[in-house]
Amino acid sequence: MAQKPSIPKGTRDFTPQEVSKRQYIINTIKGQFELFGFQPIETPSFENSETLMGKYGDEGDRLIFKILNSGEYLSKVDNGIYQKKDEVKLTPLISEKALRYDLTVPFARYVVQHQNEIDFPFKRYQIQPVWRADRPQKGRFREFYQCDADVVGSDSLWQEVEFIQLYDAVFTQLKLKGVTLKVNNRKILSGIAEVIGAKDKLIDFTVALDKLDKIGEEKVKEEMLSKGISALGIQMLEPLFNLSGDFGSQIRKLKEILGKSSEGLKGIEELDFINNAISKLGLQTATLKLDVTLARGLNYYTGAIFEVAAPEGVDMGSIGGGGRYDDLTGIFGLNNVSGVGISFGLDRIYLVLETLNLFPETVTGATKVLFINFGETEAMHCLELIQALRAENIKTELYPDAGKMKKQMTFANKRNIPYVVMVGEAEIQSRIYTLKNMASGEQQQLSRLEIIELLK
RNA sequence: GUGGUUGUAGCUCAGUUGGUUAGAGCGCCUGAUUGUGGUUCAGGAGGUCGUCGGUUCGAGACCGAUCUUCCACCCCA
Repeated sequence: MAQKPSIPKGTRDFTPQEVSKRQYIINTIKGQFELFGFQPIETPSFENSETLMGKYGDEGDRLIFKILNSGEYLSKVDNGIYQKKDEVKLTPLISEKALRYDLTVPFARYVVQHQNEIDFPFKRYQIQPVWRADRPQKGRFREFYQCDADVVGSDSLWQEVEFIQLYDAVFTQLKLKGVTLKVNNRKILSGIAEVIGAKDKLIDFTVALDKLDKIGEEKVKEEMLSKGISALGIQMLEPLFNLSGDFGSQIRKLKEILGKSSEGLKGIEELDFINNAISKLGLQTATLKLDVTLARGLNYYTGAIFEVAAPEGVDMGSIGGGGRYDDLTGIFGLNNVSGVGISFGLDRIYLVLETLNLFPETVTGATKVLFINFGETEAMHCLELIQALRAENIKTELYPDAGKMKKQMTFANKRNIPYVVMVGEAEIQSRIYTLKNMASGEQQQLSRLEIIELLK
């Protein structure tokens, strides 16, 4: 019995046109990655569960796709646990593998595992799909691509500076003008938390603060209160909510708020360094902006935090993000290796380029000329010609069946193939072929060399 | 995981308070045109109305479950 085919929620098929457009974005990003000296790696689509679990917080664990063990996976399970239906205890017993949730943690694992072969500082890029058991909505899928570039083994702030340039270079080349590169520093957030006496509630504090532009000052204060941050502390944040002015003046105001927090001041210093460098170097189309509310949920960031916002007027979440994580490899037993990296959200960039109509028309590598098939002898002759055209790098096809001419022409038309060549008895005799321009309808009689010249 | 929303032809969508044989546009196929597509004209095919169950004399429409779409939370690219 035939069943209606379907694909799982949050996944997609891609048509040839869509693949071409995606390749266009990927090739642009890849080209810039390599221009900046990054080398590609790939890691498996699934990892051992313990590699991933606990790295993204409780929320993250919930969103990791677990892979059921093979075979008699229930035989090892203790009856008590099974009957209590305790997922937290049961899951590790029946699932030992999980789908990759992002590219950063697998990369950390890779670095630790290959530490003796790697020449540090190691700059790697990675473009692969990741999976999240999330509820899909606009720009959110359960399978999507991340395009990551990271450097490990260097504390230098020049890396941060280069990543900002890299973002600028990619979006400039994609003709996506007006993206905002938001930066912040975890040390500043941590310093503020310290100053207001909420050092132990750093995560709750940052998650709430992160929502400022979305839910507003009052709601943020409410959330902080409900998470146990003191009213007095929240009052001290007042200047933070009204932070304005350019990068430099915001930094001066932050300095006042942070006062004696040495960690916070360190963060200020780092941001100041980055801003000075970028001011001198300049950006092509992007704008660098300090955003103290920028927190990003991932708890492994320790220094700089980046997020890329689509140009104003495009309703899309962030199209990229990243930051510095001083001790990511520590969880896998390799200490004192600092890393910093950024990520491009391919699927969201696609949606933004589509919305703004920024894909070049030439993005599809479609066939340029179709040879009409009149029969066995003619087809043989065509293939000899086609060989010659392909040798000149002209994308050429022979219609495989000697069907009706109308059908073959319709096919060329629907595929948007700009030229067709007709080779019948007369053409074979004279070795002068009929080339038709499908857009204008014009036809000319040309020799093999003339055709090559025209189409090359 | 919570709350809401959507599903009718290949696509975009109509379909009245429940009532005969479920429609349109576009697309598709055939012919006018056996060596000429895109325009025009004539004709044609295509539906278990997401799925399963219920209410009813009668369900595309009402009820329940489930899947799916999109949206808001949570979180995030």
